[in-house]
Amino acid sequence: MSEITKESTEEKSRNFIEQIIEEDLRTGKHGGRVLTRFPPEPNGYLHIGHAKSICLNFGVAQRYGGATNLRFDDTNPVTEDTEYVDSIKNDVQWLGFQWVNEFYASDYFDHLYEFAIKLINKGLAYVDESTSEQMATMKGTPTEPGTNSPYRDRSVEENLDLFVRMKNGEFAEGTHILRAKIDMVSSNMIMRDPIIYRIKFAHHHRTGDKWCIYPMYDFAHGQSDSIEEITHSICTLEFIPHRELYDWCIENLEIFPSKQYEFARLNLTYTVMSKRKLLQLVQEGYVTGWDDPRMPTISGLRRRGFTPESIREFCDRIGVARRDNLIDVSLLEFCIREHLNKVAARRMVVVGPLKVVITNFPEGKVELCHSENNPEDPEGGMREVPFSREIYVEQDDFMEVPSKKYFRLAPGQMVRLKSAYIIRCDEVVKDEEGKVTSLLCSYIENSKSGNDTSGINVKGTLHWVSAAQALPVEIRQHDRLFKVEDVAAAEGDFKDHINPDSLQVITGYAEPVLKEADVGEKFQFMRKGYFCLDADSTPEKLVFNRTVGLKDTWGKVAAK
RNA sequence: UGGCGGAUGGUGUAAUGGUAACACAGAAGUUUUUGGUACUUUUAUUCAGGGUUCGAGUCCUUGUCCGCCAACCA
Repeated sequence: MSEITKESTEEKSRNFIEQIIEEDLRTGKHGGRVLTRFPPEPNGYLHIGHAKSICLNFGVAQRYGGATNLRFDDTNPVTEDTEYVDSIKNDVQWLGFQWVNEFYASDYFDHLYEFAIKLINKGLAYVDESTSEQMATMKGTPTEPGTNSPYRDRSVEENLDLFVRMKNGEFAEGTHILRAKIDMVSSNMIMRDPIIYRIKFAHHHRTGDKWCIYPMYDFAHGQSDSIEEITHSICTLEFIPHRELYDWCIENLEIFPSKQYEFARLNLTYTVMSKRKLLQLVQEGYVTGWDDPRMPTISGLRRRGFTPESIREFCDRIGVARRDNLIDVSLLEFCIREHLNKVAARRMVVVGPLKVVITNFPEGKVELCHSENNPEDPEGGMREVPFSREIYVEQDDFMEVPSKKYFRLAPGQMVRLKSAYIIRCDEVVKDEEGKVTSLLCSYIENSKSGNDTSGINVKGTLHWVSAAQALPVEIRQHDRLFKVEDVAAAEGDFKDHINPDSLQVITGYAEPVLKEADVGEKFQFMRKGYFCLDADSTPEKLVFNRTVGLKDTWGKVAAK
């Protein structure tokens, strides 16, 4: 019985791509086949915007019993490199997706060359010897029509001869170009005799020096889709004007009719998403690399402590539509907190230490307390935490003159030490300058966590670490990279808006079990946030990245 | 002064001519050995004008605003 109810209550509305696919399935358009592709250019690292595309392309294929190709759009040898190919493959798999085929546009260079010959033979392409300046002039503007090139009416034979000689390396870069012969007065600028092949004496990361002519995006993408018999070629909105050319090529080449569909790319508050800008941040040293935890790259998010599950959930929640958007980064933060709350082990780490001496606790005695690893996970188990006469608590957890509703330590005030005893602050120790250096407290003997017979009720519970066993750790707290919400729309250069305080490095004290943490392992430092162990860690000094803080309602109350 | 997309709370996304909903963010509260979590409550929405219709966020029309397009980039 529950089967039907469950199905109908959990039914989610479909995005417009899914609606198109369902319609195609209903009409039997491709015999029920769904094949998508994820087509990055290997010239940079993947970012969260690509994650949206990956989740969409792989997601719809999975949902409708189809498959997805990974295809590297490597038609421009000067910007591309195998370093990027490797990182892209790694990131897609890390996100949890597996492609059926790994292809490269460069796999099709022979094929694409034949397509060009075919177009020439049909009188639909010609070799132009104009300079780029001349071509720009003849192109016209959005409001003025273009004019035909003087080379436009060459014979098929002459074009064939010239194109073969281009391929054979007889001409210098920039002297000859192959253009499609379409319409110089089209209202769509893309259709004004677009360049489809250019000369580049460049070493290609896969084809080496075999070619000195390379197809343009518009002459490679649709044809690659067609060769692979992609049924739904999903790309971002800025390619809308290219669709007319995409269809023109397929029609005139008389090849498999793949169709292009466009959705709005992801924009996130307080960051940038363009590869050009991200590259600048890396090259000019604003961040430490593509995997800097402040970067919106997949590798950066991974190092920061994000999980694939949280990123997939995020992509699911933001939806897919055709209007420009700027997603609030707090949604991403919500997704990672939601996941980590369920899976991250709790640990106690004091970030801004204040020494507390428990005056009635015997010197030299170490008592083991037991604390649950994760209250959200009944099978998470317990760990031992040493308690002794000298401990550290957070500086923020003491106020000499407490404000109302402050439930932490203050002269005469009592708090619970998490998983240990209730203590009372008896005396404040200060240096000559009046700065608080330590607290003298007493503990309530029969208040131990688990067997508290004291009958005392306290409102505050603090995390703490035993001074003698504490591990010094480095904590890297990352904040938003930019100071403004909408970086792309902000006045001036985007770098003017960089947040100078986006990284704060602090030394803290951790409870001893953290010595066994693995690189990448995620924890909740109680009352502080979620953290993961960074690869920069050494046995002498553990380094943790703060993924995201805990939701802090006290901070808001205190600020009032 | 061209063409093409688009416009629903603060931010996103639904509603496919028939009660404008869901999530995040915000506010208030309950529980709590994390001022976390969970739970409850709550604030706030159809760009504007005209038209079609019993009925319009949805269709038509006019306007406004936003985005994209003039790389030998993708």
